Amino acid sequence: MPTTGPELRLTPQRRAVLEVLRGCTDHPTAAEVIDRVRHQHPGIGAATVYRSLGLLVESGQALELSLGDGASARYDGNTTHHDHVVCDTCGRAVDVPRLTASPITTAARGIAHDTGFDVTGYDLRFHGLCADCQRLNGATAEA
Amino acid sequence: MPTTGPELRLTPQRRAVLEVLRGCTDHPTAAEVIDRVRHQHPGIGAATVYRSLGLLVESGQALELSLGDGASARYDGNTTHHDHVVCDTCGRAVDVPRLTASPITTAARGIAHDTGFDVTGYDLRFHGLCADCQRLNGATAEA
DNA sequence: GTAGGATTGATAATCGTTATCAATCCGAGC
DNA sequence: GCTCGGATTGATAACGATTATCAATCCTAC
Repeated sequence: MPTTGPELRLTPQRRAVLEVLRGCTDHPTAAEVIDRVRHQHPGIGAATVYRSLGLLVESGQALELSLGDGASARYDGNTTHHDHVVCDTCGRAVDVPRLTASPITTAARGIAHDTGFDVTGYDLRFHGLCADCQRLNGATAEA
Repeated sequence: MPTTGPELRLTPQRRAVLEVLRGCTDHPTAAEVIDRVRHQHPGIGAATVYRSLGLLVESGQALELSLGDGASARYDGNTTHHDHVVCDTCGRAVDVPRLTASPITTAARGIAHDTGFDVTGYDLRFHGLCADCQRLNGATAEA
């Protein structure tokens, strides 16, 4: 049962990618990760970063977020359970602590029963406008 | 304040797309919508379907779902508030009725306070394995 | 030290989606 | 009914993100 982790060899490139994810509190896209990794590791190829991100996600050391902007995936080095608020306008995501889960886990049991799914978790994504975009939006609306 | 709806002209093509969405309970990708629309409307161009989907979403007559598979967007003609269970393996999504929202809306207020976001809503996405993939998975695991 | 598999980086290929553009449609006004 | 003008269509090209390919290089085990 090799589900736990296929013994990921931590090469310098992979370590660099992991350190970028660990060392930031925002949720960079793959392109942003590539930029940042190249500060420490100039020659690294884009394919290597994509591969490393995939491996880190697969081995549970990072999360891949699909934040609903139709655009690119974002990555999160914070693997503790938490949710996000996402800005509808600029796509910025901020971590929020996970709810006291009881009402949702209760719902999950009901859903499992109704749908036949083996429900293993959930993602809760709040959305709205971040403080910056509220300001910009207000300015635009006045024009 | 034209937020409500920019008076969408309901051309035959757009009507056909809308009818496909209304007439199915799954959550087709754009490619699947194109296939289905062509049954009723053989000559329709892919660009037109993409445009129509965008307009329907914009005018509130359909929802665009980002279901976390890194892949393509899915569309939902059911615009009443509801959430989804998504299969981690095959990407299939099933509607689930919206939770009695109180604990979550309470959380939303706290989040708004903490992050400065104007929180306008949330998406709750359960995930796990659908009944079919549980079967397949069991079979594979035995091999 | 060597063989062999894993990893890398460059590049091409793929996929979903959006932009472009000429042709056509449709409604308002005559 | 006819004409004008903007909206819409469909084909195609363009685009951005991601993945596949492949030769060169690196480690590890022997």
